[in-house]
Amino acid sequence: MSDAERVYQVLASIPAGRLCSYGEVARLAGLPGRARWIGRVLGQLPKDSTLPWYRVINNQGKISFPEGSAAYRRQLQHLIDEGSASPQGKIDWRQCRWP
DNA sequence: CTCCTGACTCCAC
DNA sequence: TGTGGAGCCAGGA
Repeated sequence: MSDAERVYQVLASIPAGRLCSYGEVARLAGLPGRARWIGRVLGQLPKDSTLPWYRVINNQGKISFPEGSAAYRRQLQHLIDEGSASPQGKIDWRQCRWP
C-alpha cells in the first residue's frame, strides 16, 4: 500500500462532523512530520473525489486558504453543511481532536 | 545536482 | 495573543 493510499484511508475514516489537522492526518497515516505533503496530496485530489478533504484544516483550527478565496468558501460551505462551522467562518476546532 | 515553493508545525521571543 | 524563523520533505524548474 502506498503512502498516498494510506492517506486516503485516513481521510475516508474521518467521521462526518469531525475535523482533523494536516499533521494529524499525517501521523494517522504513519507519516509523522509530513503535514505539508498531506496538503499537496489533497491539492492533487480529483475535483470529483468523494473523499472528505474539507474535514482537514490546519493546526490553528483554520482553513488553509486565503480568507475569501473561492477555495476557502467552498471548504467553509462543506463545513457549514456538516455543522462544523458557522456561516461567519467560525470553525468549531474543538472537533479537531480525533483518535 | 541545486534552488525554490508550499492546503504545515513548533518553539522562541 | 502575535510574529518570526527554523524544520520539514516531496516536486518541479
